[in-house]
Amino acid sequence: MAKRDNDKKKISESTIHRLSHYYRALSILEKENFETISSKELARREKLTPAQVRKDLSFFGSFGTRGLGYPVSELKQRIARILGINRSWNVAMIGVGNIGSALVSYKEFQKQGFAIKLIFDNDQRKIGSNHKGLIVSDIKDMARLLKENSIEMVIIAVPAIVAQYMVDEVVAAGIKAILNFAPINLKVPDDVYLRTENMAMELEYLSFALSGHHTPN
Amino acid sequence: MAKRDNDKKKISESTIHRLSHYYRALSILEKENFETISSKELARREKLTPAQVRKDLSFFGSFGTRGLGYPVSELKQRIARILGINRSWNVAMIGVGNIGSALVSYKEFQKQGFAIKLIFDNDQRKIGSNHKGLIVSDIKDMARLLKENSIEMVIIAVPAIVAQYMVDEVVAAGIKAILNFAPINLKVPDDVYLRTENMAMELEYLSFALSGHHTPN
DNA sequence: GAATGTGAAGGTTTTCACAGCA
DNA sequence: TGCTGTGAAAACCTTCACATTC
Repeated sequence: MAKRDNDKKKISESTIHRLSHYYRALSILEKENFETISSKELARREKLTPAQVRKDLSFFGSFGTRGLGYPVSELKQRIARILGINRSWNVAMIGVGNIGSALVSYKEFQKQGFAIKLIFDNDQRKIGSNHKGLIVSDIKDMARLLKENSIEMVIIAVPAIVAQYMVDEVVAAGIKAILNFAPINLKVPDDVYLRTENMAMELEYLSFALSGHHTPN
Repeated sequence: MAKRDNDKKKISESTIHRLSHYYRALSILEKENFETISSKELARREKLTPAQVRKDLSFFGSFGTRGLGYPVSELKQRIARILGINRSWNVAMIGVGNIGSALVSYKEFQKQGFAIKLIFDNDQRKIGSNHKGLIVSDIKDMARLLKENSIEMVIIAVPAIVAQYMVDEVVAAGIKAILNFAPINLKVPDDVYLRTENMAMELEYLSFALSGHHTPN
């Protein structure tokens, strides 16, 4: 069976992230009652070039009108459909420590249609307790509960040491998309999408920037 | 006065992020008592190519021995110096909501030398309260306290609506590095380093990936 | 023999520049 | 006239391949 990576033309990660930015900018423009927006103005607001904006959008179709610009509401809807956020997603949180419980109350998730429906932990003292209206479930019931609740995405917020074990369980339960906050490289099969967010790394980037010069030798 | 962007050769953001990864891999290798490591093995562990590893390192000097590889502990120290994490940094947290207080207890920050020394909020009910051994200070005293405590980096974890105001205060107090968790585009002067972490965007990337096909039209 | 360090090649992303349309 | 959509050029990043060194 030959590999087919072709035919589905590859869109770069940067383009997708910029679409998220455009979406946010368009939401604001909509509230400000703009009917249309030029690539120039959209670029200015997101600190990009107009050509970048037009090129990004052109990968998905031609949404604008020459001489006029893009229709704000329609473009917003189109981008929502491209990103898959024109619907809501059932999400489960694994781990109710600091980060996990903070994220359960993170407004931006709900706002963008990511609904946290289940939370898990392996700490007996936490299981059964109430977190923002959700009861903490036992990891042992994960496979069943994920299926029963049609969970499609999982957020991992457990200590690094147990993260791989949790991911294995999640993958075994058929989940194909994982957002990981544990500071460790997780292994998942090829057909599972995994993103790892490492907040310390962002501080390291700042630390590098502040530290300045790096002449070899 | 002419602009001098040259002479300091530009290192790409990806290279810096990979250095953070190498640093973590080397910490593990050190614990496993490896004395040397080849670019091939380091690459395997970080899912990169050996050439990528060698090229990244070559921007900063030549740290390896032909035929042998890189000395684990020394390379780790060298990378620490490059990233500026061979020292500790005084950090202030602005905002003690969900995210803010979770990050104050985030072990990975301490471990990497980012010491949160001050926390601020503008909520009178929070000011004066104790969070993990730190007293919440009033935003009004920020400029003075940041200076008195030699704070060099600031983490913004306030609602989007007040984030720009907070950043303006922080910048006015002379801070040159900011990590922002508010889901908004902040404006800072050119000489201030700003990184924005948007966790909903990472879920949007997963949502895009799960949603599959995107043929134009 | 083994593995680095690095120019050159190859690939990807961004920017340019302009034809084409409202 | 104003602004999109897009090939082509430029810039940037990754991989190759090999001379070099231990």
